[in-house]
Order: sequence, then C-alpha cells, then structure tokens
Amino acid sequence: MTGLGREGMSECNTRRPVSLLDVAKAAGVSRATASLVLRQSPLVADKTRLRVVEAMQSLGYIYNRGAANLRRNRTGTIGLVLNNIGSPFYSALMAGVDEVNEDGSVVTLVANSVDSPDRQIRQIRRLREHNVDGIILCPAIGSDETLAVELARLDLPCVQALRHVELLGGDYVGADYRSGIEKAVRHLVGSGHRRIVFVGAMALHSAARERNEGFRHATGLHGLEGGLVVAGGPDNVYDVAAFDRLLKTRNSPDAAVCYNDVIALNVMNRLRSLGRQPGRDFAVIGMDNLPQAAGAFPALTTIDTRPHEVGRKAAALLQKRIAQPGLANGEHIIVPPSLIVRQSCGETSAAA
Amino acid sequence: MTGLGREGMSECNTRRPVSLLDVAKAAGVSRATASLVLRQSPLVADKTRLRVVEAMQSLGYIYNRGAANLRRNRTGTIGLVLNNIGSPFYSALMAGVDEVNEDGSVVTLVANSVDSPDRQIRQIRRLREHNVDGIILCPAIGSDETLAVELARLDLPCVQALRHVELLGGDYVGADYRSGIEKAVRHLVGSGHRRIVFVGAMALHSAARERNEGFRHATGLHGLEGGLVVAGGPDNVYDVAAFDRLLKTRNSPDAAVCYNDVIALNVMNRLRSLGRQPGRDFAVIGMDNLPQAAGAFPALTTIDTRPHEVGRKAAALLQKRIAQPGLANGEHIIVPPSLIVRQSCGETSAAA
DNA sequence: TGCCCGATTTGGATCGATCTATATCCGTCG
DNA sequence: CGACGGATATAGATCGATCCAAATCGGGCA
Repeated sequence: MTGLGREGMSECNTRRPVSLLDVAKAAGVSRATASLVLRQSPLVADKTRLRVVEAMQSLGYIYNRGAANLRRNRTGTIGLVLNNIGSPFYSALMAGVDEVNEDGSVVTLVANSVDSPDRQIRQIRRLREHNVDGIILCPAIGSDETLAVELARLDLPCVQALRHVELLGGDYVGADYRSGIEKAVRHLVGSGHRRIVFVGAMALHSAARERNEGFRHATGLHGLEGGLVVAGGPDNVYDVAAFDRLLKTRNSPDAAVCYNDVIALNVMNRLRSLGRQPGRDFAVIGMDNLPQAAGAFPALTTIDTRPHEVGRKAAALLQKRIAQPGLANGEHIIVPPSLIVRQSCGETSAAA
Repeated sequence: MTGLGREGMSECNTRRPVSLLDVAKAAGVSRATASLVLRQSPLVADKTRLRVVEAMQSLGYIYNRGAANLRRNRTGTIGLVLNNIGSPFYSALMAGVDEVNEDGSVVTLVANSVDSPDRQIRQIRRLREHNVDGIILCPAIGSDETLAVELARLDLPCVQALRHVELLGGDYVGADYRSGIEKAVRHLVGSGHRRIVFVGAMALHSAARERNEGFRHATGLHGLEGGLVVAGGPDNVYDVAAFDRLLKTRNSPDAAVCYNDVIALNVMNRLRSLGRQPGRDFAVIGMDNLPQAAGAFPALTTIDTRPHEVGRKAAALLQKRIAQPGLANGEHIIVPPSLIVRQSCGETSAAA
C-alpha cells in the first residue's frame, strides 16, 4: 500500500521494464500528461514537456506500442502476402511497399502463401490475429470464394497486387501486362519480324490471362499469322518439346515474346542448344526486367513491369483505405510498363 | 448498469469486435474458462470446451493476440533487418527464416537498413517498439559501437547473420566464405589453372574480409603467383579498368574467382567485349548461386553459400535464445558452402 | 475581492487477453 | 455424516498505454 511495492529497491534483481508510469513519477506528472508528451500534443507546457522528455531519457524508456495499440485499435502494421517470397520479382515489390510504409512509419509483416489457397487463408488469419491494419495480397493461384468469405469475415482493408481475383472485388494495383506484351510485339513487327511466338502461355491467374490476351490482340492488330503459342505453367516452366517442334517447322518463327524473363533466358539457352544464336538469328523479349535480364548474354530486351512501383502504389492505396475506412473502394491502379531494348531482340536486324 | 450497455441492441450499427468476454457470456462460462479453452488447457471439461468452441464459431470470434501479448510479454514476432531488401540473395535468406518461423508460428517483421548504420538503428528501435521477441540482423557496413550500445540498451536477443561485427559479440550464423573461395581456387588449380585473379575484393564487412582471406590463403597453399586481385566495392561493382589492364599484361590470368555471382556475370560479359570467351578461353567462378547463375550463358560455376539455409539456422537459433533467455550466447554456426560446377569454368580444359 | 476563461493537468475507466489464488462441485472414504 | 481430494470453474488483479470528462491553475477584468 505504501508505493505499489516496487519503489523499495530500485536497480534490483527483477529488472522490470520502464513504463510510462515510471517516467511520469520521475518527472512529477501524471501518466496522462506523460502520454500527451509522447504524442507531441500541443496541450502540454514546454517546461513540463522538457521535464518528461528528460525523465524518459534518463530512465531509458522504451515506448510500448503494443499496449497503445490495444487502446487505439490500430497497430501501424500491415500484412504482405506473397506467393513466392524467395523470388526477386516479389522482393522488388516488397522493397516498394517497405519504402512507402517506412515514410508512414508502418511496419510490414510478411507471409508466404506458396501459391496454395489453403496456406493463404491460414496466413491471412495469422496476420489478422496480429491485428494488422490491412493487407496487401498477391492472391494465390486457385483462390476461390472461400477467400472472399474469409476476407469479408475478417473485415480488413485489402489491396490486391499484381494479380486480382474478380470475385473479391475491391482495390487492385498491377501492371498493364496486356499493353506490355503489345509493345513487345509492336517492337518486333517494327524490326521486320512477322512470325512471332508467345512462349509460356497459361491462364492460371489474371496476370497470365492478360498477357495471353495482349498477345492475341497484338497479333490480330498487326495481321500476323496467329496461333504461335507455346504453353507454360507455374514455376517458370514452358513446354520445351513444343517449342523445339515449332522451330523445326517450315516457316518457323524468328522471334519470341516470353511470359517472363526467366523463361526468356531459358529460351535463349535452348536456342543456342539448337544451333541458333539469340539476338542474331532469333529475337527474344522477356517480361519483368529482373536484375538478371541486364546481365544476361545477350542482354535481354524486356518489358519492365515495375514491381517496385506497384509495391509503392499498393502500399499508398492501402494507407488511404486504412485512414478512411468509409470510402468506397474498388479502385484499379494500373502501372504502365515500358519496353527496355537491349541486345536479345537483334537491334541490327531492324534494317532488314 | 444493467448489462454494460452493449447488450441492448445486438447486431446494431456500432459493430464492436467480438471479445473473449462475449464468447464466455454466450457459452455461459467465465472469461477465464474461455481463455483456458483458447490455450487448449486440459483443465476444462470436454463438455464445457465444446460449448465454448461453438460459441466462438457462431460469434465469429477472432483471437486478439495483441491483447494477450500485453500480459504475456511475448509477441511471437521477430524482426529481420536486411541491408538490401530487394536483392535475391536476401530474399533467399528471408525465405529460410520464414519457413522456420512459420513452423513455430512466429511472424517476421522486415526492415531495410540499406547498409546505413543510422537507418539500421532507427529500424531496430522501431522493431523494438513493436515488441518483437528478438531480431536477426545482417549488420550494415560501418556498424560501430553505437549499435552495440543500442542493442545492449534494448536488451533484445539478437542473432547476426551473413556478416558479423566483432564488437557486438553474441550469436552468428553465416557461410564459410573462406573455405568456399578455397574450394573454388582448388578446383581451378585442379583444372590446370595457375594464374587466377580474385575480382571484387573489398574489406567493408566480415563476409568480404573472409573471402579475401580465403583467396590469399588458397593461393599460398597452392604456391600460385599471388597478388592477382582486382578491387571491388559495395553494390556489386569492381574495378573494370584494373581488370582490363590485368588482362593485357604478359602472362595474364586465365581464370577468375569473383566476389559474387553478379560480379561474375559482369566479368563474363566484359571478357566477351574483350574478345575472350568465358568458359573456354577463361574460367570464371562466382559465389552465392543466385537463381540467375544457372540460367546464364555459359552457365555459371559458383559457390553456393546457401542463404536459405543460413536463414533457417538463424531463425532456429533465435528461437532457442528466445525460449531460454538465460543461456550463454555467442554461438557461431557456420554453414559449409558447396561448389556447383557448370560450364563457365571450362570443364573441358581440365584435360589440359 | 470575486468571477470567468483559456491553458494545463489529471484521475479513472478502458482496450482484451492472461495469471494467480480461491471457490465450487461431486464422489468417496473413514 | 462430515471430511477429503481431484477435477473444474471463476473472480479480480494485471499488463501499459489512451481517452474522456472533470479539476486545477493563473491571470485579467469588473
């Protein structure tokens, strides 16, 4: 009763962490005032503020955000759910998110769905338990209404990034894959190519479908002999046998637009194995502009889908949603991609 | 006074989240019992447990870990401080950390120091405020005693990864860069190379110094004409001019061990510009085994430093420290690297 | 002197879980 | 019949901040 029983022996064995109450006592003010100082309130007199700040420093006070969160019902954290945490593409996205978050002093909790809808739901739940204020979600392949139901239940602002699932609705930030592929085809056509193959086609998620559509649309636009498409799948694979066969046909293609850079690099290697020299006998264009594209041989022409920028935009949008939960959502922000011309698409053959 | 004032109109406009108290009331038990159910305590009767679980489900209860943390003084989160969040190398590390964390149902808060000691300290503080249970730190270049002081002040379990700062002491998990470089040199010597250059030498952090030492030691061991070293710096650069000059000397080197894969790829491209064919006229070995190494042309021989495994080990060690804070720390776990032989080091010339 | 008002300060309730010590139940045994 | 003990259940304090309404202070003015 005489002092809460902890005054007795300061600097004793049981090092209890310094709380705001300790600071307040040391500064001779109330908890409430000390709290106001913490939050830079203009209500406290400068003299008092100074005293409190000094007490904080001398005691080595550390702000306990967790305690504050409980009351404020806001944590200053967001969740980022990726399908493949180890991929450079996603780390660029994450870097963008982190940049914006740091400005808003928000921290990022990362989770990996490994493109499994079940894991995805588990991860989202886990993040929710940690009271993230919102999440940025790159939806896993095969996401279905279970996800929509769960998100509704959790009542959590959610921005989709890179891919979007129609039935979720809501906000989305992604690249314009469609126009990206179209740019690539236009460039090749401009360099005199007429037989262009799209390598790595699949329809497992929106980003893939948009690329396919972009290719179909572009070939139509330029009146190319359509239908030169080689199938692909997740994990950066493509149907190598089909590609090989296609190359052996009369009137075989002399240019490829690839689903992404990794496939493009594989295609270049395959071409060499088949005795063709990428960038000279055969033009190759990739997509994503991964770091390895510039260093490849020949340096890979590619469509930069700017994942870093997508990350920035997604984080900013999520911040907006968190700040004003009432607003109608459903915004779609589409980042325009750009074509980075390097050697793999045979600059020289432009004259042909 | 008649029921805390929230019973009156259930399902009304002010959707207060469901708390454990609500669940308890609905199940006709006390908060304490409901809490025991949450934590799978064997103390509750099966009949009761069932009732509580049903109440949770029908009310759509969501566990508020933040509230629990306040009391338990443990959050189930760790911080991961990286120097370059966008790099594939670090994302591999992160993937490893995440794997282990997920098994222990721990979540990762990432922060990016961008190799700036100031930012690094800010990030660590920020993580600490969020009450992470510990951190995995890849110390920034130029980390000094300020960091040591801060870490001591925060009183937080900390495992260093990939690089270590001597004056911090404590736990460390990293690759055996020294022996990795030695393996590379041995392999080249075994293939008949005698004039080997180390490209990208620098001494900005422990991982770099260990590579340098490894090279010095290996050249001594094999009685090579030593001293063939080309300087390097952060951000994957090396002294291109010096490298070019070296190649023009009489008795110029015919093999290079590079600081990392990115530099190795640049070196391969540079060699081609200078009219040499990597993998045939000149052997190149990289370090790290980034995804792009396998896809390069020629496929890059490299030393796999296994960042994913380092991440796993670091996360596991940190969990141990968190579980048993008393234990003396200062463990050094060194992951053995392995040499991945591909085409860039000229398999064929082994016969020469 | 007394009253009013803006500028500060503060007590006490609150967020939602966990922990500790205590209470209750119920069958069994002396 | 009462005591005992194992099995369950619970009340109340607690973690460390924030929020709200109310108290206090200190001049200035009538």
